[in-house]
Amino acid sequence: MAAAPVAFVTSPDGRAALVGPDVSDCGPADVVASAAQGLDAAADVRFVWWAATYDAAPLAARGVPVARCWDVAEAHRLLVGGWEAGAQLAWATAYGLDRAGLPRAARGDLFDTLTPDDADTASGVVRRDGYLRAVAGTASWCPDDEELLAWGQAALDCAARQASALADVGPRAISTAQSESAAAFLCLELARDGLPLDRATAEKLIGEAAGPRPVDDADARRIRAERDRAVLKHVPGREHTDLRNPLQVKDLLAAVGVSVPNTRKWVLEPYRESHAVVGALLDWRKAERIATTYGYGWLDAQVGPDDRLRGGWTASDGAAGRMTAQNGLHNLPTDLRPAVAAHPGHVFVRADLGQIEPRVLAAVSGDANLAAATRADDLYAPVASTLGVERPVAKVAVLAAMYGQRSGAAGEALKGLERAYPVAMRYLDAAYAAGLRREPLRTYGGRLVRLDAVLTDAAPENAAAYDAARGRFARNAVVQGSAAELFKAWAATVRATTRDLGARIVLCLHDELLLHVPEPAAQEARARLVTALQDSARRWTGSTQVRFVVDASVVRRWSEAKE
DNA sequence: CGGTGAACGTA
DNA sequence: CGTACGTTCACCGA
Repeated sequence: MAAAPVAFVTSPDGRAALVGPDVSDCGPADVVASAAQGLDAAADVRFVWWAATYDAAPLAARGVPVARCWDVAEAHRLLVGGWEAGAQLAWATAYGLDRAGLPRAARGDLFDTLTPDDADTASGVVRRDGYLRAVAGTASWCPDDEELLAWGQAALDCAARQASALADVGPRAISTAQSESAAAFLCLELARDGLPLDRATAEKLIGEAAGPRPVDDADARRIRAERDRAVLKHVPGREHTDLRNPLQVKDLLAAVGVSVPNTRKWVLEPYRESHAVVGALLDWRKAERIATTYGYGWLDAQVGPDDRLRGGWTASDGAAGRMTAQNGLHNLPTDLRPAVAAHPGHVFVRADLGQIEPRVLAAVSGDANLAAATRADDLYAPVASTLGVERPVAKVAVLAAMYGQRSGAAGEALKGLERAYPVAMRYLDAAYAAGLRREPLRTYGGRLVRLDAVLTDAAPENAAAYDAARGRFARNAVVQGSAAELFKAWAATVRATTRDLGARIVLCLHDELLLHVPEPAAQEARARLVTALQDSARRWTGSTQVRFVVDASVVRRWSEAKE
């Protein structure tokens, strides 16, 4: 950490502490946040906190740009995998303490007298047995100034230990921890700023799918019954079928001669012509989805009076450490995307990474042949030519290799991949094998992917299927997880390099970024976003052998065709 | 009332 | 559908 680490931590009673080489400050959160803001602007510092969600909220609220940070929780998740990353656990891990001995929070009952004294501390927050006090950082903690300052010092100590451990993990792990930390702070900004929406268009699109806005509950029931009737009119005598009950739907379909194992869309799709009820049901499902999940209730609850859609964001949820978002931000139906529109005076810069996963595979596996293929705008073109097959066949084969597809006719092309890209294929095979053996893996950036706690409870007759599923999971995780790290490194760079233009990232979608930009700055923001990808990719891979491509365009609506 | 599976939206 | 996630619904068992 070249920049000087400075802790910024908060307490549940609205105070904060700033602790560093030249600062030791404690007081009301807004006052200390103001001091932190000055430090962020004037000095080369890296803020350290236990977790952005808790500690950095005052900084996000007042719009402090936070150039550099270290998020102990994110670094911990990177180091040991999984989601659990409380301060006590991160500290114990960093200091090599047995997690079985973690102090439990006082429960206010007889058990409290049986546990070591939580208040017996060497400093204000570290116990004599080396663990952090269990109460520290919890909602019921009321630290005095000395304790809050010690809490900040503990975060600094913990971060230093983590950095040392990550340095042993691999050459990119510290840099990954830094960009994951930046992503965690970005999550606060995303939650704060929201996604700009055009409410009138949203109302119109919802109306087209779900009908007019109900005036009361009776009206809502009437509209709902009307929607059901469009399906049930095709099956006289079965008008009382509950379309929301899959078993009843299955029975209904069987009665009209459509026998299916389940009623999923891709199972029913081939039967569209068999009976009119099938098509009606599939159309009903689509409308019902919008009516229930992305309807008026959603609009009223999740879109603020400032016409922005807000939800919670996490920086590294899930097995492979992808970002996640709530309230529909990550799964808004494409039909509704015209409603995502830049606000007056602004435009969107929309950018998505092209073919990111096979390009990431080339980087993480170190396959020189596949790296050569990444120099093409369309990676599948040189692969197809090398394999002597049509492009669609090459694409299916590459995806099959990465994800372990079992169906389909990729067989012959897969053998070609083995010959043409042996290094990449061996890398994937090794991940698959580790999955079978339940052995942990690390992504390219160093995130631990644990396989000892996933798909373990198979009955003996299902053991082989579970093993194979775990193998596919592992093979996918090293590619998807590494791609997520590159994406976050890119997003962190874009955030930093376009801020002075007034640009704000308003959506992250795995391989796609949406920037809300003052109109005059649009082209400059677009150019910087492209540069940011080349810079992050070069830093990430340590070379220019693997090329990453981005399609970036200036649009008014998210749905607009790329220019 | 909480947990589970079906279903389906996105990448 | 290959993997991943979030949300809603009906059902199940307490």
